[in-house]
Amino acid sequence: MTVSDGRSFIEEGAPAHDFFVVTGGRVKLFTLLPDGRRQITGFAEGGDFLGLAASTSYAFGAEALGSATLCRFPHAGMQRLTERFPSLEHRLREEASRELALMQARMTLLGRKTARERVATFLIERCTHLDRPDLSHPIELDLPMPRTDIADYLGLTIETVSRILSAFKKEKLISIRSITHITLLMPERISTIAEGME
Amino acid sequence: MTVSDGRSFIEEGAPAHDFFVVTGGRVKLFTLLPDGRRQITGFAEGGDFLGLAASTSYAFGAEALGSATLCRFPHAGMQRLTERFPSLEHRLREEASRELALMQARMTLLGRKTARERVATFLIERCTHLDRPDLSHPIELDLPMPRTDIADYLGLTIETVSRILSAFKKEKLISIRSITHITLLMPERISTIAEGME
DNA sequence: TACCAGACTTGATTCAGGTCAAGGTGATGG
DNA sequence: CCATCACCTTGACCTGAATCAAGTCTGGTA
Repeated sequence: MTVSDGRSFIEEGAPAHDFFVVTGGRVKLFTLLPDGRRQITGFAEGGDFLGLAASTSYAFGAEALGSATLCRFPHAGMQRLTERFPSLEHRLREEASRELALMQARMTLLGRKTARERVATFLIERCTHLDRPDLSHPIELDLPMPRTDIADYLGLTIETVSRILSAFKKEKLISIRSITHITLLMPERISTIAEGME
Repeated sequence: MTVSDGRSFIEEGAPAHDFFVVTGGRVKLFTLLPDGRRQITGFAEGGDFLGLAASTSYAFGAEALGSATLCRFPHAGMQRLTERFPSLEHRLREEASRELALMQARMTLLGRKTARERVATFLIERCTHLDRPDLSHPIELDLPMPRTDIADYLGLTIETVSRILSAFKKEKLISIRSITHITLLMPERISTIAEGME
């Protein structure tokens, strides 16, 4: 199943019939307030699971970032699978708990970190998605999402995200080759900022 | 296992050997930043599970609110149980996913709601813990946690929480009989505020 | 009954981040 | 090669919530 160009494929609150695995590309998950305010609750990429909740309706909307490919598993089929392979159930729980731990960190970010700390955390978080993250050397990052998405993920406005990236650049903590291509010049310094230890 | 009076029984980052079920009283879960800023990521009460993550260390600290009783299950023992009763694993996943959905809503609260909306959401959330929540009539609530905890849960300061509760009182949306005992006079109105629809 | 300590409320002031308003930039197509 | 559009950056100003600073209330104790 292929979803192109920012197309939405899960509608928040819609009856949840399926379970998804992202097989390629990236996806953003979000919730909306009635007046349009948006919180991006996570980004998912190859190998990530969506819609783990066996509940009746989706707690979030989902949309491709660029274009993405997914596998869709109807809940009913899933159930048959887990009955045949009980270890799958364990795997799913692990996945859910891993996500749970990530969310706790994100709640701390949203509830207690300053804008500077949030952006620093975001950059470091992106590093951990790389093959072998090594904070002791400069790291090249590719940010596939527009500023709007970064802002909605961090609970900030695009202006603030932009300003803070500019500030980091001025402080020689990062260099911005292009909008999507950023190099962390002092990853450890940024990591320190991210933890609120300036 | 009994934990008294605000005693801490899970240390954030400590090796995770056990899994807990709250059997009585209440418990708060939180994460800390190095400088002491605290985010309460949830409250748990009778029947709730803690430490679902089968990971190696706890992603949060936990502390009794008042005094609480818990059942402690070593991970090893749990594994033996789930092998004998595969449906338990399913139950645990469900629990984790339910929590996941709650956390998405909380992220939206922390990232995108105003202080007024947060406090309103908190009050409504407390209602849903009651036996039969019915928003069409006044509802008496007991808030067992101090203002500090409410503030750290909502990503606000105690002063702001206090001010907003006072404002709600002045607007005749609630009445405050005592610090812990609040009556929602117009629950539906408060629910509207909670959703950001003023 | 009066005292005390801890928790809460209220008020004055400050400031981080939001809002509003121009520009800038770079990819696409004519 | 230039126009266009979408996205990003920058600046000026404003405001919601934080901070700082007194009070006030409550329940426990002597």
